Amino acid sequence: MLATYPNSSAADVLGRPPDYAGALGIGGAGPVVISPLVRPDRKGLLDTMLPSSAVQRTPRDAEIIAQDATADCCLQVVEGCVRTVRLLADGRRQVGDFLFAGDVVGWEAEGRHEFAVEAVTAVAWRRVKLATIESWAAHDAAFARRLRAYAAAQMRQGHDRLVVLGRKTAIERIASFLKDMKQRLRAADHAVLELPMNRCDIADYLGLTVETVCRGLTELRSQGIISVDRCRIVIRDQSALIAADSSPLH
Amino acid sequence: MLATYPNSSAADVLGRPPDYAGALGIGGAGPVVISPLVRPDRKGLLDTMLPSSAVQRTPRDAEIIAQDATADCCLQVVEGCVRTVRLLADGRRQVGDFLFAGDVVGWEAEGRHEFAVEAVTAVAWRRVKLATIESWAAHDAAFARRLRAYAAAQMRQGHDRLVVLGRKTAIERIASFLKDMKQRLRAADHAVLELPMNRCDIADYLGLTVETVCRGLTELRSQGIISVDRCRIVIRDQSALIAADSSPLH
DNA sequence: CGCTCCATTGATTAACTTCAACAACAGTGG
DNA sequence: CCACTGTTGTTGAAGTTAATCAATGGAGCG
Repeated sequence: MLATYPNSSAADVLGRPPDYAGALGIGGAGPVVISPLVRPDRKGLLDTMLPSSAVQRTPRDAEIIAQDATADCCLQVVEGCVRTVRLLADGRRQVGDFLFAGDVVGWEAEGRHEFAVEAVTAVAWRRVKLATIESWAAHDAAFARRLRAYAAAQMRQGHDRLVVLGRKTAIERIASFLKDMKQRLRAADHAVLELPMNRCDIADYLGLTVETVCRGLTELRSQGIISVDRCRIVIRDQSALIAADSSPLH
Repeated sequence: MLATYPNSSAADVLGRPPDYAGALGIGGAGPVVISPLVRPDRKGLLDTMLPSSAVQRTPRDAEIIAQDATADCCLQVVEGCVRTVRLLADGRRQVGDFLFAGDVVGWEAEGRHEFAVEAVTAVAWRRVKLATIESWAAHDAAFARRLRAYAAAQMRQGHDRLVVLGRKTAIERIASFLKDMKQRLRAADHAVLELPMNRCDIADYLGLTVETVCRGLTELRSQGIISVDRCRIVIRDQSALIAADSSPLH
């Protein structure tokens, strides 16, 4: 499989030039599988403000917004994956969310960004002033409506996370994570996940330790539910994965 | 202290008639301290739609919105305290949030309410159609702006919860809860909390068991940080409580 | 008064973390 | 090209936290 996008929605919506993948060093030469880091539910939130800011690039693991930085702007991910991170005084770390192309991060801040924003992969992004968002929302009813829908979707996702962190076991958290990432990475067709984040990020996202994440993946593998090869996860039994997630009463 | 409101903002903003406390059975005769269940940051969100729906009353512990109910409307709390609850198939329970007078709950739903809404105390509330909110937001820019601000505040609070559930110890969760409740119940002056919810609700809110919540409260009491008498918590050492919460790096 | 529900405490168990070691892999420089 | 090195992922053993199981006491209520 070549380094192309399974579908062109992100590029179309964002007006992204076709050479971005190469420019980011994500693609490169040779037959490399590229993760389709696109959120279908969130694409195009900021289409209308596209001309207002230039795309910037940040290498892997670099900080884009510092924790507790003054919040006068937020950012939209154009390509790649970012994480939001809060660090406690004693070094404990919580990953708030992983965000992909099309996602907007930090727009809900007031005063300060309570979470840092860091690049998981090499990332292309554009800066958006909070005042600009407010202004657009005030003058463009359609944009305001999309922003509301986006906020509501993020809140629903946050509520799901509360259940995962508050009440699920390690295995269930990991199964839940894989299920969610499968959806967010649009791996519906082949069920092969190229996870952009490492075990440490996953652990801090799920409120676990690296070791527990490893053991959980091993357990799921030994049950024949997934295959694991570093960042490449193959979901071999989707229904068993869903069962392992222990979903809410329906 | 008589059964009066420490300040009149809720009644003023919501246009609530003066006899509500009595009608709800919350006040009653005698020198009872009434918890001022008002969120200063959230009051008045739905002022403008006040005339559109009548206030309804629900007794303690009754369900107002069922889990997975079709989401055509949400509700605003007029008086009392409600909780959002998600039940897993095996009986595990997660309390999403506690909401007080002025708060709007369920507006972020799409399709179905993924959390049930239940009365913690006797509650007065009014039903609001989601379509009405959308319509108001579309036609009233000021309301839309308040709704955005409200959503952003809820999201920030949700992010804080992620850290609490993902990375904090039992004691820290409990200290964090008390600190938060002190703020939300407006107990700043006397530092006496009349918690409307029982230990089970607190446990399911914090991702702990009832026993662990009890032991945590006992521990904080034995350190002289609080006094505990059933639902009445007195914060004796605010700074020690904050220290026990282990706040983020600043 | 007796009942139920809730809060609390004690004893034991289970789950996850911590500590430790090692293997696999990527990057670097000779 | 290959040795060297640092990082990341994985596994094992021991330790800790919180859950589970169990029992008691007290408040509220019919």
